[in-house]
Amino acid sequence: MSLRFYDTRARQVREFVPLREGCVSLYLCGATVQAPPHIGHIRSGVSFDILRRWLIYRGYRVVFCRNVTDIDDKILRVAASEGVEWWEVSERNHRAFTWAYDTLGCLPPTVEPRATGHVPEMIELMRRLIERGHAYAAEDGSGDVYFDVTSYPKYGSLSNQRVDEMRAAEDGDARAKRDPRDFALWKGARPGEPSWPTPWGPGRPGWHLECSAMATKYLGPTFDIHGGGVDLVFPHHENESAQSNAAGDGFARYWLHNGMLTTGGEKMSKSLGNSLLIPEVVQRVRPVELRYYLGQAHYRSNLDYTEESLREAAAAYQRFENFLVRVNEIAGPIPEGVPVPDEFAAALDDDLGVPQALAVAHTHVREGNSALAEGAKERAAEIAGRLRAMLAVLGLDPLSPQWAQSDDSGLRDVVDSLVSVVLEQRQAARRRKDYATADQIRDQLAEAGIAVEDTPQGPRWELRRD
RNA sequence: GGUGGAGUGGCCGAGAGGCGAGGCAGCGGCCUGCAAAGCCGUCCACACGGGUUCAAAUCCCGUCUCCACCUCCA
Repeated sequence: MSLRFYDTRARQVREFVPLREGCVSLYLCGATVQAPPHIGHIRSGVSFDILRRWLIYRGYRVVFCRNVTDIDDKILRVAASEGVEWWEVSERNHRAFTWAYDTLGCLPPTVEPRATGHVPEMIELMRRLIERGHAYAAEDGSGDVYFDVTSYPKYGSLSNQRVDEMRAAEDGDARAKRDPRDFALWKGARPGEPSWPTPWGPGRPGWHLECSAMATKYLGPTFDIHGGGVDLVFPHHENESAQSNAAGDGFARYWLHNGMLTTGGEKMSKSLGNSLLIPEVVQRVRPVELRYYLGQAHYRSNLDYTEESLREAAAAYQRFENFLVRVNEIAGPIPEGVPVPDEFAAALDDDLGVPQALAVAHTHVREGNSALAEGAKERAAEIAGRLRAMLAVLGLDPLSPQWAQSDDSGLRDVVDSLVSVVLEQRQAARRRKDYATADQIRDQLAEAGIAVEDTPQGPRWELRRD
């Protein structure tokens, strides 16, 4: 079966056929860097990272463009309240986002353009829109440039809204709009605000224009997939689509939107004060476990955060990890690069069915553990190889360099030889059935943070995590 | 008011006319000196009321509840 995705515009699952054979162009609305990311932002990053990895696995060259909105009202407000430059705020938060994406194992984008670096492209797009009668410069001399919603009959087609049925905008900032639903392509500078020169006066980018300008610049006038959170469907993506199509560009061919991360049933957002920041959460579970948590539900579902469900996700991930680490110890290196099982592939082909794909992976764990219990090393290694391939597609391979436990260079070896000495004494105690001593040794190691397990292959240890 | 989505077992979370997804927790057993890990079994759910059908969690009608968006949002 072919690849299929749920396309927001079509409101149904559509077969995916890229514009150019063998190549997929993917644009993701990234961050407005007004504050550090919470786990909802990164859920979007993880969802589309899985999409990207799956496309790569399927043999496509993926050009992945994820933008950074480095100027907007809130950034200016934060800068003013802190008494620093706007670019100081956006730089700082941009770094926080990059750190979070990296920490959660998201592949870096092919290109990560910033709004303020693409003013000439935006001017060009505005010029085309004005020429075609879809945009106008405000007549009040403010320097604003607006998109004329009434000039474009298809306005509302992405989000399935009829313009006349929408609630009237309570936009106190309407200034010189001809129609209250017109949206700003460009915001004329007010005193003290940063600005860039344009034929219509100095100002700064409106939120929507940058994405059209940058997507087109890096991916072409028509490209394959545009992604983002469902909360962006209207107005942001509607406006992007309107302005690009009205300017004559084909723009995105498929629109994919991820569901919201909620807490107590409500969307996580800064304004509600229910945000969980990444540094906070990765103290409770490891980053890879957080990634598992964020990625485990279908990308279009809402995912309700609780401490409990985060812990459960960590436990589920550890099942994979325990199995692979054990096979690695018993049967040696596990092959990489083997194909994933058909059932797993079929699940991901069908609108990125990660939950079903994970079920396939978990079935492999059970079979692999059984093989290990029977001493069937080769079979266990073979199963483990397939499991690694599956987990790699999800960015969750516990043995990958990103997530492997045993780094810290030589330190682990040092600890290993120390622990081995102690464990040998414990084995001696066990042999003479002096279990009190044996258990005491185990307890002492546990106190030092080392968990000991007795296995048919002898005792093994690992650093306890929690 | 408009648009889109959701309600599934103790919990998380898939599925979408017949064939118990998976995980976590619990319980029973096996293994183990004990523990941990693991394995086997168990736990037969689909908001409510009607209807269609040989068969409905799934389709139809109605009702209730919740969420998102309607110009700040991932």
